[in-house]
Amino acid sequence: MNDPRPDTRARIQQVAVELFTEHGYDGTSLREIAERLEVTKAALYYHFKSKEDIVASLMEDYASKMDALIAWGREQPADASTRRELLSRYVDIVAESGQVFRMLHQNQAAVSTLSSAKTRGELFKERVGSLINLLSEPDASAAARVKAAMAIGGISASWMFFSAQMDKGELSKAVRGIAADIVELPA
Amino acid sequence: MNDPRPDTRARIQQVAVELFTEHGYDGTSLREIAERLEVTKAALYYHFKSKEDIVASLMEDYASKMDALIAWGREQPADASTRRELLSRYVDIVAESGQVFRMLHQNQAAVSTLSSAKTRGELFKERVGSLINLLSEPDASAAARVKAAMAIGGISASWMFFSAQMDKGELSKAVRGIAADIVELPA
DNA sequence: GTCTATAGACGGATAGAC
DNA sequence: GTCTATCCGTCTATAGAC
Repeated sequence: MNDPRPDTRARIQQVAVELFTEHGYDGTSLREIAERLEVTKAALYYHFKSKEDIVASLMEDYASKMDALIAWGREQPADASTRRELLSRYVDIVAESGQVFRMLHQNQAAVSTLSSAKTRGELFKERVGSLINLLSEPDASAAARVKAAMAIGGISASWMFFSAQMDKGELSKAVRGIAADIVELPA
Repeated sequence: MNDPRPDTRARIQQVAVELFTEHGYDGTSLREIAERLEVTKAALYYHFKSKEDIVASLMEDYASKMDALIAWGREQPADASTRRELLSRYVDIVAESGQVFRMLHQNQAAVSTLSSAKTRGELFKERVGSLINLLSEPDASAAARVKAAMAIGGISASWMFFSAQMDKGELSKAVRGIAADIVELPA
């Protein structure tokens, strides 16, 4: 009556995100993940070919959303309306990625040494750099680029800080508005 | 002519910061640290009682500076001038902590599971939370607290992003100015 | 699709000589 | 203060039965 647990793969991912966030990627063993799911380690290897493969599957979604956002931004005119929309869509990505975003952020050092990082490129640094460029005029001053970095960094940081204790709709509205104000701040 | 290498302890700390930043805390073995210093693992144990003790010694400086800043802020009047000064001093702490700050940020998950974290309190979350409270009026709206979080988060993020490629004096001046503008942004 | 059993490697840490 | 040698635990991953 209970065995037909569907979607073991998704359950593994979910438990992995929780444990990687709490105890860190390296601090979490496959044994712990298996125990919480009440299966054995070997069962995990049926669904994922390695431990790294689990975290790679989690990165996938976030990375491709960011890549799509950057590609979209490159096709738009470099004006204030595009900048506002870029920030707004970035907030959406952070919000949708939810706990995975938090997990990746808290394990940046561990995640960047994975072999998948070499093929997919630097998860955060490279992609955030592209976003900052899109948010600044082509010949922007250093101060203007710092402004863009603070808007992006502020979005990420405030989401990680408040998403557990605030209504997410209200939070995303507040963050969106402030971020837009920041990039349009006079130099 | 070369043996009298002074300050082995400090050299261990320096190499540890570099490797912990590049490969992560758990991804760095004491063997690697020892090899780069051309000593043996056992030698490290003369200077530090454990691997955790090395990273704890690095956290110490940052944590006590933050605690001092928070204590100072609590004694000041809650006005715009205090807020500006809080942000400015926070920039100083980030700048002085330099690579250690970066290392701690990139290893948040690993660092928060250390037993020293239990006695010293959450390194970032707790202290940043106190700073946010000091930057908002006692009865501040959620949006006002988000604004404060974005200023702090923006400082941290932009410093980590630009400190390697920009003049640090120029960077800290730009960051200070923008952060001050953010917290005083009208709701 | 999940199990038992185990291989094989590497990590942190200590003992004791010099 | 640094070394050699070693212990013991844990981890990822695989082989092969059911």
